[in-house]
Amino acid sequence: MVNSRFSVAIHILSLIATTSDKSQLTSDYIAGSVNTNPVVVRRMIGKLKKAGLLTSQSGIAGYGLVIEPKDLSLLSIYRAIDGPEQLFAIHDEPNPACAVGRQIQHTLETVYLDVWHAMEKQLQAQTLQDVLDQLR
Amino acid sequence: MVNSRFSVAIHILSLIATTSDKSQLTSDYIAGSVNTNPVVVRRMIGKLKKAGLLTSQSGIAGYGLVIEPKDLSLLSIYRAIDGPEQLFAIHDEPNPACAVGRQIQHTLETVYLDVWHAMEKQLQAQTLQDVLDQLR
DNA sequence: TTAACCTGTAACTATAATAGTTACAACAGG
DNA sequence: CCTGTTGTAACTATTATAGTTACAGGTTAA
Repeated sequence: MVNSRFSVAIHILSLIATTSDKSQLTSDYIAGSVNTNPVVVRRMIGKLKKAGLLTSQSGIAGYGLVIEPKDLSLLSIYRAIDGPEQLFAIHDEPNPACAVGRQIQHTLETVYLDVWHAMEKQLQAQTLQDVLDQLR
Repeated sequence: MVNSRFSVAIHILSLIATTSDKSQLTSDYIAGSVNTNPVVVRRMIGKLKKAGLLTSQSGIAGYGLVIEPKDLSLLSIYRAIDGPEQLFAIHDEPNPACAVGRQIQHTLETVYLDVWHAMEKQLQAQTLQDVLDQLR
């Protein structure tokens, strides 16, 4: 299976965006909504914080969004987490003595980059606010 | 890491398309170019065959393409193999007592479907022939 | 100042995906 | 019948993922 970190990140950010009583937002509470372990949540929040998407303070309950939902693209979120660094893996060390083997890696990189760009564009077009709207 | 089956499938099909002496095309030979085990190649070829992309005969060396490279989209290849069945996993059993938890799965499915469609379109636009052209 | 509660993070573990490997049945052709 | 091939099952090794335990250190209030 592919990892679910992107989904968890969006879930966490949605919770923060929609919870008015910030002191309620502990890693434990969030873990209860996501249905995972508080440490998994704190780990993810660490990445989101490092990426400048949210604020937190050691020892104090509550997280805050740095960027308004309507200005926070899903692409920004995707980039903040450790998503798979590539869409498709390329087998390594194909035979350089073979015409196909010699060129296939570079060719596939080009092909996959085009695919990634299409995906990137779609992720850029959707914001956290769009997700919040769909949650109603 | 994400799996490399798509890359291997394209490599195999490229080899078949560019090798004129079909009797040279044994799973062992192909494995030598891809740099993997012959069984991995035969397994992949089994999928491609089942999808109607190539022909083979038990006991006889040589594989043949069913569809011309210019008519074979990368999307067809992608669909033929066991790629990750989804782009992003969705964490399961989020808390139904929570407004976000209750709706997040359905919402994410919609979001991811849009992303997948963008990717699909890009894969549809490229053919095996495009790959072969880039291999020169 | 101490107790309760929180975050941040390291380290370990369990599970599952991936791909490599061995083994062998069945088929083809000289 | 012998050699070489495909097709496939079964097993193994490696790695990614995420769950878990543990604990250092910050914060607040009694």
